[in-house]
Amino acid sequence: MRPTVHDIAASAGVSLATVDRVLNHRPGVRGVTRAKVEAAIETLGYVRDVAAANLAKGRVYPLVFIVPAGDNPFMRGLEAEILVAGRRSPADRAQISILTVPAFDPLALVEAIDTAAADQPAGIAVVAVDAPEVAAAIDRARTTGVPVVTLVSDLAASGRDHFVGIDNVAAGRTAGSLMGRFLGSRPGPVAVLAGSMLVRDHRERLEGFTAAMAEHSEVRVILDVLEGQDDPMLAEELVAMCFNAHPDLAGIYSLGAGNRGLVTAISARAPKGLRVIAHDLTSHTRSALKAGLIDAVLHQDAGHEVRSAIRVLKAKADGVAVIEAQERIRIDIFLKDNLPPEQRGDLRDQVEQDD
Amino acid sequence: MRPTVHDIAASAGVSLATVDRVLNHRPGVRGVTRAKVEAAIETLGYVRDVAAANLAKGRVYPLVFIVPAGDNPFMRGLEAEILVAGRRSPADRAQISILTVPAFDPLALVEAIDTAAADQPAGIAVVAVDAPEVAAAIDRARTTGVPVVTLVSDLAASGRDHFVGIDNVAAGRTAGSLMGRFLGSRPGPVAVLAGSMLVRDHRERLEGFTAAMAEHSEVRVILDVLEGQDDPMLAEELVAMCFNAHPDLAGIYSLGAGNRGLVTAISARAPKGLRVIAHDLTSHTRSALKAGLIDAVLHQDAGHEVRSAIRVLKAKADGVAVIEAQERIRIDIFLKDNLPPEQRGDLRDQVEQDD
DNA sequence: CTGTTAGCGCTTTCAA
DNA sequence: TTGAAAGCGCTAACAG
Repeated sequence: MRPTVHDIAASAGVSLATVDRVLNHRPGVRGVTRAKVEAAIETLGYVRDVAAANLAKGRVYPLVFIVPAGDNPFMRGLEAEILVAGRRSPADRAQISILTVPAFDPLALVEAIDTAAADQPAGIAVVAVDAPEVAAAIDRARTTGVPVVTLVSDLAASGRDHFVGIDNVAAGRTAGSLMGRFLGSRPGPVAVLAGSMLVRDHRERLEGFTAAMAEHSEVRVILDVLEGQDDPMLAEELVAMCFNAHPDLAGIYSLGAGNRGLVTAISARAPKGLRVIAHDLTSHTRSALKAGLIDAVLHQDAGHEVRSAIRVLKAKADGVAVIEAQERIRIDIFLKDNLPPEQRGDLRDQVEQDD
Repeated sequence: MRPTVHDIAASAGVSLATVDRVLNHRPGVRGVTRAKVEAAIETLGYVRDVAAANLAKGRVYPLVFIVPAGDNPFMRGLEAEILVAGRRSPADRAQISILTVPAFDPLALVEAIDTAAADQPAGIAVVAVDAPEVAAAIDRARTTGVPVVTLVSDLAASGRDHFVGIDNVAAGRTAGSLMGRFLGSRPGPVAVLAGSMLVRDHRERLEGFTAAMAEHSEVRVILDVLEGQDDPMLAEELVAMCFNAHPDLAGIYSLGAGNRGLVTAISARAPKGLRVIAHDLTSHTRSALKAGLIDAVLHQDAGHEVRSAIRVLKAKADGVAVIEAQERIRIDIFLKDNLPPEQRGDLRDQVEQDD
C-alpha cells in the first residue's frame, strides 16, 4: 500500500492538519516541524491522492468559453467539443458554459468578455479577434483576477495568460513543404485562398507557406492571395476565376475556411494535375479528400485544444505552473489514407482521456 | 450541486446501502424497491462520482506489459511510455509492471506470458510474435480469466481481447500515397526496406504501400524488398548496394526499424532527388528529417498506445464494453515542419491527460 | 504554531 | 431484503 497522510503524520510525529499545511504550502508551520514532515514525505515516498484531495476540497472551476457564431464548420466542431468536455466536466470539477458572439465583431466580443468576467469565473477561454478593444477587455478581466486564454486565434497584444492553438507559421511551412514536394519540377504557379489578411492566423500561415516554398529548389510563382472571407460562395467564385486566368495552375493552398466553395470549384473544372492542400478536417474536406479532389488536409484537433484550455485555466486558477511544451497543439496531416474514423456524436459520450 | 447517493436515498425513502446495491446491480433488492430507486436516479439525474467510488473501493488493477528487449528505439520508447504511465498509475489505480523478453523469441515470450498470468493480474499487454505457441499461451491466460491485449504487433490467430496499434495496411497505403505524390512523373524505381517479411506488421505495410502506389497514374517499378532484420548495419549495407545497382532510384520506403543504417547510407551517397519515407519518430529519424535526408516519417504514438492499452484492459477486467472507434490509434505524419517538440524525460513527469 | 474533528461521495461489513 | 455505521485519503473549520 502506498503511504497516506496518516503514515507521514505518524512518522513525523505530528497531526494530520500539520501534514496538510506542509503539503499545501500553507503558512503557520515552524521551520523545524516543516522539515520533519518533508523528511517523512521524502523517505516514505509519499504522493498525494489527487482524487481524494479534490473530493475533500469540493472545489469547482466555473469556466467560460467564448466562440464565434455562424456556420464555420471548424467553430461548430469546436463548440461540439466544448459541449463534450462539459458533459464529463464533473469528473474534472469544471463547470463549463459557452457564450457565442457574432464572428469578427470586436465590440460584441468585448461585451461578452466583460459579462463573463463579471461573474468571476475560474477562467475564460476566448477565440480572439485582433482588435485593441478586445485586448483591453482581456486585460480588464485579468485585472479582476480572472485568468484568460486565447483559443485557436491568438491576441498576443493582450496580456492573455496563454495561447491554446497551433503555431500557424509552422502550419504554413508544413503546407509549403508538402506542396513543394508534391509539385517537384512540374511547372505552373500556385494560388493561395485565405479568409482575410486581417486575421492573424491567416497572415501567419501565408508567411510560413511562402517561406517554405521559397526553400525548394524550383522557382515558383505564388499568385496574389485570394481573400474569400471564409465564405463558400465567394471562395468558389474567386477560385473559378483563378482557374480561368491561370490554366497552368499547379497548386492551391486554402488556408482558411470556406472550403465547400473551393471543392465545388475544383470538382467543376480544375486544371489537370492540380495539387490541393486545405485546412481543417470537416465533412466537406473529408469527402473531398476521399474523392481525390484534395490531396492533403492540415488539421488542429479541436478536442485537444478544448481539453488543453481547461487544464491551463485550472492551473492558472490554482496558480500552478503550466508545462508549455506539454500543452503544445499538434499540426495533424491527413491524406485520404490516414483519415481517422468519423466520430458519431453519441460515441463521444464516453469518457475519452486523450488520444 | 449535483445529486449524491444521499439525495436519491432520501428521495426513494431507502438507505444508502440499498441505493448502492441498485447502482452496482447487486442482488438482494426487491423489484419494487429497485424500481423506486431507479426512478429517483432518473428524476434527479444522478451520475455517480467515479473518483469517490474508486476511493471507497480501493480497487487496484495490476497490469503486466511484456515488451521485446534489444536496442530497437521504438520499443525502448514504448517502454519509457509504460514507465511514465506507471508513475502516474496511482491516479488511475493501475499497478504496472514490465517484463522484457528477447525479441523475436516465441518460447521466451510464451514463458513470460505464463509467468505473468500465474500472478492473476487484472490484465496483460503483450507485443506479440506471430507464432502458434504464443497464440496458445495467450489463450491459456484468457482461460484463467486474465484479459490480454496485443500491443503494436497483433496476433489475430489468438483469442486476444483487443489489439492496440495502428492499421498497418493503412499505414502502408499512406506511405504509398505520399510517395506517389512526391514522385509525380519523375522516373525511376522505388525500393522498400523492411525488417523481415516474417513479421505481420511489415507484411501488411508492404501490402498497403504496393496497393497505393499502383493506384497512381504513373507506372513505377517497385524493387524486391530489402530485408534488413531491423539491424542498422545490415540495412546500411543493403541500401548502399541498392544505390549501386539502381543509380536512378527515385524513392525508398523504410517500413521497419534499423533507420540509423538507412540514414548513414543516404548521407553517404544517395541518388539525386531521392524521396525517403520512414517509420517511427526516433532521435535518428528526427534528425534526418531536420537535415532533409528523410522527407516524411509515419508514426504511431507509443504514449497513446500505452494509455489505450491500460483503458482497454481495465474495461475488460470490469467486464465493461470498449468503444473500438475511440481506441483506434492514429497514423501520424511528420515533416520537418510539423515536428512535435522533443520531450525531455522530466517533463513527462507531469500529469498528461491526453494530446 | 499545532491538534481535533467532521465530512467530501461512495462502498462495505455487520446486524437486524 | 434492508439499514446503520465505519472508513477510503484528504481538507477545513475550529479549538487550543
